[in-house]
Amino acid sequence: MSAEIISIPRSGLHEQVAHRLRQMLVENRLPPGAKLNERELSESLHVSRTPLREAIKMLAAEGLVELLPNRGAIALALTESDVLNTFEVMAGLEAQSGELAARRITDAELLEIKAMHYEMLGAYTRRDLPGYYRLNAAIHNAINQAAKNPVLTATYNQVNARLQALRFRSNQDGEKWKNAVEEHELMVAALSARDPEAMRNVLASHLMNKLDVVLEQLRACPENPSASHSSSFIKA
Amino acid sequence: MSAEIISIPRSGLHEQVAHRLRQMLVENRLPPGAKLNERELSESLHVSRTPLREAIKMLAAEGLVELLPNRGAIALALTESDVLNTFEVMAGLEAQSGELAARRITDAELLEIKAMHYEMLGAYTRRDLPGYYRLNAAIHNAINQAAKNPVLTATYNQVNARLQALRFRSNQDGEKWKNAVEEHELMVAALSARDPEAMRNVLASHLMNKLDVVLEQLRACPENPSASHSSSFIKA
DNA sequence: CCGCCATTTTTTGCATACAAAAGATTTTTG
DNA sequence: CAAAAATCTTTTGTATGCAAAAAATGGCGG
Repeated sequence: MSAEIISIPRSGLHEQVAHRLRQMLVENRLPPGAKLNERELSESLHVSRTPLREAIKMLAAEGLVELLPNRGAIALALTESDVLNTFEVMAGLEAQSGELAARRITDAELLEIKAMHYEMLGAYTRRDLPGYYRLNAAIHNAINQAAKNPVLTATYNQVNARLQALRFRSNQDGEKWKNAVEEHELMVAALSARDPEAMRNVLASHLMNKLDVVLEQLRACPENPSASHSSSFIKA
Repeated sequence: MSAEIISIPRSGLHEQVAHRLRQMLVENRLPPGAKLNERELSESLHVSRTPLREAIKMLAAEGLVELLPNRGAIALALTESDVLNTFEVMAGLEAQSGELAARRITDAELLEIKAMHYEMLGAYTRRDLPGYYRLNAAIHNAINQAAKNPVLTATYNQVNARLQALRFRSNQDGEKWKNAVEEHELMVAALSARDPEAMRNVLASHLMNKLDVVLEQLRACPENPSASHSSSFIKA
């Protein structure tokens, strides 16, 4: 038989569109603050406006776009304080994820994480940034899986999605990178020891260091004149 | 000037519809597992199917309804394990919220919370359940506000919304209720002392006790034959 | 009498059409 | 010439219509 050329005949058209829009947001093809023109998008994606609008509404509920009344939607533009608050929440979610993982991880899961950890060390040694990021994400995903709480995983992913556009091109400098790798060492140690408190602390500080890196980059290249819309991006 | 009679001429029609659907879900007018018939709903809400469908897509992204391909949407039906996982996440979010509130609360905010706390004690003494719940929710909201993190608040609210349908008629028995009130005393004390660690612990255990109450009720009246769709309700 | 298959009916999904609002452009006026 | 007003254009919001898929109904055979 022929290989599955077309990924998965995804159920709803609106879901496919939402997926492609998320990709465009992550890859900065829809840069922060950009207007989502319905006619343009529906033409470029070859769908009518109806499923496109449904997809946009989903992204709005996910916090990836902002809905302006009678003015359509714009791509999420995080202010510095938004980034700070989001990282704070991410730190809490990762900390809980790590704590639960330390309690619930199986030996098999732990071995797999160790394997990926060593692979990641290899990528680091080669300064293979894409490979490093891929493995890094895989490890964090595995920790989430080990926590055995799908609701936590989903919440984590949803909040994390808002930051993806930022981290996309966050090539850290040597010092911070080294630091991150060392924190990963601590993570594996805490997991092996099944020490929930240690995992919580490691992951929380790990996230806060990532915040440092991102904030530095944000300030370095202020491509994001985000002062546009003042307060927070979500209806609290 | 006249009082604002009509709340807010809410921008989009889809938002109004989403709001009304959320209400119907919380009040169990759309019981768990119920099918959301588009024609029926659009007639009863006096809107066309287009904004209704957009609203449904938003609720799906919020995790309040499940979208079945080519079969429309059904109201969220939490399995017991879903409830457990959701409460675990809520506990983490409340704990973080409390910890941050203990660090950041102002004297004015603290006073207001104390005032509401005493009002709540009054409602408890009268066994005024509706009043108690109203004040309870107001206090938890105030703690969230004191944490000064709108992203955390929004995340909290979104996850909490999934549990609202359950707690709607959760009149606890005397013992558990007394316990909850005592925990609230501890909360106020921890807040007054600006003790983040104490707040974290109090709120985490407070949530877990709530879980107990809800699980008891779930098992008592298994109106929810939720074995319908097996696994978790959200795409992890 | 029960189960299975064909047909009808209903319902969802998508596209198009129309109305209203926002934005751009031109015209008018001080 | 500049500012404001009016018109035109573009874009969003909503309703309707049509096609495909699922559910319901009815008929047939075991």
